[in-house]
Amino acid sequence: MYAEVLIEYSAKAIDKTFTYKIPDNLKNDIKIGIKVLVPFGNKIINGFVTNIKDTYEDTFALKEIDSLVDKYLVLNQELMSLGEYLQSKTLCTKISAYQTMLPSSLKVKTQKTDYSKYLTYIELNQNEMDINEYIVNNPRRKKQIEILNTLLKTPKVLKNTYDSYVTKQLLNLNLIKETKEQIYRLTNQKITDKKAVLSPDQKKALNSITLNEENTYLLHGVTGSGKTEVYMQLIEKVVKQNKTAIMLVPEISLTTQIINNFYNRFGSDVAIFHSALSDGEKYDEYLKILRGEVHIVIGTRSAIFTPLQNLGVIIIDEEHSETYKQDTNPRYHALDMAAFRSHYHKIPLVLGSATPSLETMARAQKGVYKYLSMPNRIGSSVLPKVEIVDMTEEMKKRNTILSSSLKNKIFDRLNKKEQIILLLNRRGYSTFVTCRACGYTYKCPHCDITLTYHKTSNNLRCHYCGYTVIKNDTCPSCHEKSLADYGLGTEKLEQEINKIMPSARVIRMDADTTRNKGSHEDIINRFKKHEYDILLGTQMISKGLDFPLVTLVGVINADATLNIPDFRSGERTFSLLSQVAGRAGRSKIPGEVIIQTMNPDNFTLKCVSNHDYMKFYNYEMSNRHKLDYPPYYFLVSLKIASKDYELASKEITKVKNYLTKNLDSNTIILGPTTASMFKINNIYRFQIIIKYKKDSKLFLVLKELDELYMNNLKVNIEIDNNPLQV
DNA sequence: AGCACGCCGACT
DNA sequence: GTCGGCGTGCTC
Repeated sequence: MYAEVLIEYSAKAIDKTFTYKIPDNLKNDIKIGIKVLVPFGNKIINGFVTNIKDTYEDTFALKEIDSLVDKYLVLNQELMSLGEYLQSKTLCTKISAYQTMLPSSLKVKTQKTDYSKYLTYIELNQNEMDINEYIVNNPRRKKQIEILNTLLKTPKVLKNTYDSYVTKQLLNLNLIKETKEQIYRLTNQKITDKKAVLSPDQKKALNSITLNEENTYLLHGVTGSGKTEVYMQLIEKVVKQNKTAIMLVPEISLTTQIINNFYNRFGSDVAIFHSALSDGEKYDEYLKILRGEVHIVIGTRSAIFTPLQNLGVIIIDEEHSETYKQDTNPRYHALDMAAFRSHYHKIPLVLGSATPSLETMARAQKGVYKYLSMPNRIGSSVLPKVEIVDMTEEMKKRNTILSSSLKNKIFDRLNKKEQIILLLNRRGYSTFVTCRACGYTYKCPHCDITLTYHKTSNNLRCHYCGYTVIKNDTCPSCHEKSLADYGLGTEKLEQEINKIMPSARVIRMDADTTRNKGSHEDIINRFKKHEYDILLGTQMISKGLDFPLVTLVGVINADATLNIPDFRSGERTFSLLSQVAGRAGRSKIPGEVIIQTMNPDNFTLKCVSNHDYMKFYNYEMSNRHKLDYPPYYFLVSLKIASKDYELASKEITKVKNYLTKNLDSNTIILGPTTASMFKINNIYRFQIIIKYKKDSKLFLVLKELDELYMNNLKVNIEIDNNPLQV
């Protein structure tokens, strides 16, 4: 028996199978899809079995497989083919595709480890008569007798209940023996069977989803429309058929409320799976799933690879979330993987969102996905009133951070003992230049994205197409000398609030204050208990939180996201602001939202203020159509990276020529330009963007290019299919 | 990825 | 004469 093995070095030069002999003692355990240890060169390395065969033709002197890493870690047939699909989609190495699919804690360890956790029990090792005789003969060994008497009554007791010195003596005398039982690190209990009564919208959505049929549904429900309850009842139906369910959520730490709801309803039938679990927890949860002990898996992106058998439904909550795309290699999108599994099992895939991605909505509009809508909040709560404040006017009144309107409303809520959320969005790595007088921002005439300011050369550049203008002293629109790059941090905002309203209790949530494990939840819990009046933070405060006392949400600087040089910045802004606006007025008291901006006429912001997704969608779609962006075109980003500037620049030109020669004439090739993060760690990166509708040659050509640079140590090629940022 | 082998420059 | 630079090629 022979096994074809991939070696766990993720290098393209070595991404092929090596054949090993299977030793007799492993014959029964070695399966396709299992992790093994093999001698490779002069080392023992982790490997992965992709095929098993009876004969081997070549005369090559084969080595033997050393051992198994873990006999439970096996990818089944479905997941093996999913791995192939993953590889073909992302052009990653074969081994990294399979590595991605198995729990990461078990990667590249050279010694075998048992990840299981055990409880140790003691039980009697001799018959009752002998034990009693021992007790009678040794009346002074009080501690020993106590244990033995207990064990005469109950068959086994936890070993660590007693002094280890005493148990050791008993063990040495062979009077008792140890037994081990595996336990899981995470457990949870069912609390209630009670289902919420569904609203007519919810009922209609739930009943529209057909089980045991391959379909993709878009569940478009406004914030507070009760999507979670629909998910739960859908999963309940699936579980009743004895089938299983995967539900993906964007980030576990931001979704503790959802998880708890599921725990309460389904108890130990739920496993959770995400990167914040410890290695041991992850192993346990994986084992529960593999052994078929749970029907429901809730997790982040990587949970789409969990080995649930007999899948009945896949749900992707907040489907627009960018966390579903992995931003390191392999750059896969969980939605693609979910589509594969839904097709494999012929089951529904449900995508839920208040602000669906344009790609998803476009498919729903075309009828590729089935469209389900929940346009109303449940119960008596209504969507908050949104007001846009023109900061160019406020600047004249020297209100640079907080507008008078927002200030007044904050004071008002503080008096009423209600709570406030302030969003300061500082995401974005590039500096953009904006006019403090009129709000003008430099944009590329060809790509409609914000130009990036390069201080050294004092010019503004488009990193899609390379368009460049010199930065003037005066604003090209209003001719005032008020051009400035915008910048304000959470700390500064906190200081400002402390100055203006010293009695307000403010808690800040950003990358700095949530660095420690659990601090995120801690902040949320303390705010929820009303230990604080104002929660101030970056976009991490926008998701899935339910604070009944919050009646005011302020967006300090809507322009920050709006001006990130990316064609999706409008979509991101709409989604983020709609989400954060959705935090206001979730109970009986209606909520209010203030959006501060230098561009009060911005169409996206207007759509946010009217809660009008469809208007935004249509507007943004026409933009995308005009400029050949997704969903009208697919994108591929191709980067060449090298420490040698000249070499990188030369190679990217070669790549461009190669693409022009070999791709379909309808395919658009943009660039080369410098990549948005041009120089990192002294590595220079150039970029080409490919826009295509249908190009049967594209992936072959990309694969050829990839292989061309396979053994090149000086130049690296990075290919990102459907990049989120370009 | 890691390591050996191999072919040319400055030194105990 | 040797030590070591990193280019090339191989690993079942």
